[in-house]
Amino acid sequence: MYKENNLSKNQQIIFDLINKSSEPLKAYTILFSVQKKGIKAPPQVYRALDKLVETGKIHKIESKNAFVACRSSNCEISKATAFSICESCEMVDEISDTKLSKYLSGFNHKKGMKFKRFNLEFFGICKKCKKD
Amino acid sequence: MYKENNLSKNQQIIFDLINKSSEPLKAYTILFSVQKKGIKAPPQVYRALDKLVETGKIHKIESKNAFVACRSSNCEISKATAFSICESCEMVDEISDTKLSKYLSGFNHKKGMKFKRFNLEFFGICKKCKKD
DNA sequence: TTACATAGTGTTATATTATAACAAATTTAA
DNA sequence: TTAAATTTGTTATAATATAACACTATGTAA
Ligand SMILES: [Zn+2]
Ligand SMILES: [Zn+2]
Ligand SMILES: [Zn+2]
Ligand SMILES: [Zn+2]
Repeated sequence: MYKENNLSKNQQIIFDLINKSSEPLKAYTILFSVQKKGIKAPPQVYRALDKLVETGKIHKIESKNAFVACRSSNCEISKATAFSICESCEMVDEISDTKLSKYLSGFNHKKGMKFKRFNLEFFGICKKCKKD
Repeated sequence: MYKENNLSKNQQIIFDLINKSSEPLKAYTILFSVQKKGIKAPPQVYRALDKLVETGKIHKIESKNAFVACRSSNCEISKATAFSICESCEMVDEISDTKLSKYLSGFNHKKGMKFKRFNLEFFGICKKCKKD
């Protein structure tokens, strides 16, 4: 059963929910939404989320404690993630910009630390909210 | 009393603690540390933290829910913050790199959204941890 | 097939992080 | 000196996340 798509039952349920969502979902919103499918307790949700993040199917928006499905191909297994976040409507959009991704992946710390991964969050007011 | 340095009593106590710390401090660690100074409840800590973040004296490390004092001059009032984070020892270092800061401040989203602010977190293993 | 290791599940309890709401005191500015 | 704005103190509670344990399902290899 797991072989078909390498996601377990709970992982698939939770991924589907996040993937269909147009906005970031929080863990307890997810929990509430999947209770009818038999997922009843926080650890079930957090374990699935952890795995999905680990495998790069979803990303955590750290400034919001919320999760979005990966929409990019630049961020292989979440090593190079960038998002634009509207401070008014809370919309989150994954940024797929090869130049940006390369620039940051190649960035070297003056103090010699070698980076394996980065996460970048941009904040502003989206076009839609500016009209209002 | 507030005029001298524009920090209130609680704000100053909490800023001093964070500023002296060599590692990011969490809200409840701070709360515990300042109880002898009369700060007894979470809201007192969170209010001071909010204000200090707002005025750019400290930054929140989103991936760790922890706070560090600002060590940079590139990040005026926290509009352009970047950190290097060791995944082994949890050390956090604020990155002051004018080029990086300019590059990201000038980054324009393809979808036309204008950014006011960004936060970047790099992850890796620091030099000290690599030796071990 | 059996046996083993790895990964996933269900469950209860609890830890950690953060805010709501309200009353009082302090500071600032008109 | 009065009124607004900010800060403080306090209690309670909301929201986010993990520990620990017993059990089940799956993949691998003798
Ligand atoms: Zn992605
Ligand atoms: Zn918006
Ligand atoms: Zn700074
Ligand atoms: Zn380290």
